[in-house]
Amino acid sequence: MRALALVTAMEPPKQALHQNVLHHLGKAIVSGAAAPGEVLRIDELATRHGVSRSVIREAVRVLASMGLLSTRRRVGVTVADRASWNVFDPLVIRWRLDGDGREAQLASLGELRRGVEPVAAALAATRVTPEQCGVLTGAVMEMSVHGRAGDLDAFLRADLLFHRTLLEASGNEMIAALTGVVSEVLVGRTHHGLMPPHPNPAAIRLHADVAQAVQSGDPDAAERAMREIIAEASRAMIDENEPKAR
Amino acid sequence: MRALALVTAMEPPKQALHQNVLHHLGKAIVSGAAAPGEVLRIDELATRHGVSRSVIREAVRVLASMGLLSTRRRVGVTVADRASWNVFDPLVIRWRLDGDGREAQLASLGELRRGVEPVAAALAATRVTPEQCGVLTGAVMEMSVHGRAGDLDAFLRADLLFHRTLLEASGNEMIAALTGVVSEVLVGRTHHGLMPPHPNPAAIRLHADVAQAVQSGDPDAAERAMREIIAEASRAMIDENEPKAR
DNA sequence: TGCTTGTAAAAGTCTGATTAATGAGCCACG
DNA sequence: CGTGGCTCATTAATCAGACTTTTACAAGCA
Repeated sequence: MRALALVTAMEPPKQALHQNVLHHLGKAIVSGAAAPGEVLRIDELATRHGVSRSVIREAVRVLASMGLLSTRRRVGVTVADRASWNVFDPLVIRWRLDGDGREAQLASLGELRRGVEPVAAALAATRVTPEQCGVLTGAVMEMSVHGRAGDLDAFLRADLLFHRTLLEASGNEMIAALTGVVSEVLVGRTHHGLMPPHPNPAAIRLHADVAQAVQSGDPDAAERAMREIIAEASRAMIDENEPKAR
Repeated sequence: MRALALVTAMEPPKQALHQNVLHHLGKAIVSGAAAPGEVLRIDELATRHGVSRSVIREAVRVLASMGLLSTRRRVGVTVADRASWNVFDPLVIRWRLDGDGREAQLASLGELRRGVEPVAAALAATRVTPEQCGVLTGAVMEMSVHGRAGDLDAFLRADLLFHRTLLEASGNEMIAALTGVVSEVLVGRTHHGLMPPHPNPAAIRLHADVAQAVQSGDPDAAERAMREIIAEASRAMIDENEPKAR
């Protein structure tokens, strides 16, 4: 019995029956497999997933709080349409990054980042701690070293550290909460081969400029340099897509 | 009986026993009344709130998905610390705006807005629909009329419409999802007496500039003008706080 | 001291019963 | 023919209690 369990239970429901249902339903809705307006019944879901109503109800409650669906007596649970989704919910973002919506989601995140990071840089210039300054300059050095060596993985790690630290240094929790979002964009860019084999030295210099401006408490310069970073990045991506058009 | 019900039932728990518990716990955590690290037990909460465990469990699950608390077997539910909160969750935002955190929350939102709205303006310049253009220019006219007349309420309504439309016109759902956030900032500013009795005509002209730039498809100009709007607003608030210092 | 084992506490899950809201159909009345 | 109200069936919401599973903690053992 025990031995059998060990054999069969490759990936047993260790502690999360609830999670399975949640992710299953969440992905189904976000991917569009469950069309907006479609109605489901709790009991039906329970039998379909082979779990009790409690589990379904809890998952449904969570999804409802994310705006993915709504429940009404005598009707059932109704899949909500995109307009009411909490598109900032980490789970929703993850589900979208998983499925077909990946490209669209990364585009949204990128545009958002373009607005947030310059402000983060400006705020950081007035609120950064000495420790964070150290991390920032250290990250820039790492970027420089690994960029020259063409070690894109290590470069990415340093890049992530730089941006995460900067967002945290902004002293604004909402901006800091976008760390995961920005990371996704940076990771996605590298893993999609949208980076040149050797990062643009100018880009690294711009990171150094940001660190410098932040350290010397110059919000305007920090904001400007950060805007340059993002402009350069999008330019690099375009060049990558259209190698030498025109 | 029916008459009695009509008398006593001013605002009875119409459909939301769950909501009561959710809001109660949510506010308690967000306000700090329940300190991070504090552990509660489901059964205890059930008796304390006079509801069944199902209700508590569902509320707890939702709060856990917001990062406000976590549950562990044999331990109980633990209040999480701010770092893991989903600060973009609408409920979390609302709870913070309700309680003591109101000022801090508005400050965070304002800084975020400063980053997002210029980008929204730039994006809108390339994606706006003719209808939205009409709404934008209409809103600007309303602002002008009511601003001159000193009708701050009507002015606010037009201002809200302008910004909401612009965010939607950005064509980015994440940015559009920040409509509520931006509205809160604008409403909060007016309701806190941080507006001069007659809105600055220059501010209104800047709104017109944005609308104009968006309509003519000039992202840079739109972005610049929007940045000006926000700069002017924060300047006005400072002047308001320090009437004519120096 | 360090490892194993046992125990109990608490969340997790299941089930069945009951309550209450409400959409839809039906009927009477105009 | 339409309009308002009534009934009724359906479905979520809630409750209550039993059982299962994980795991912190401690007692016991080497």
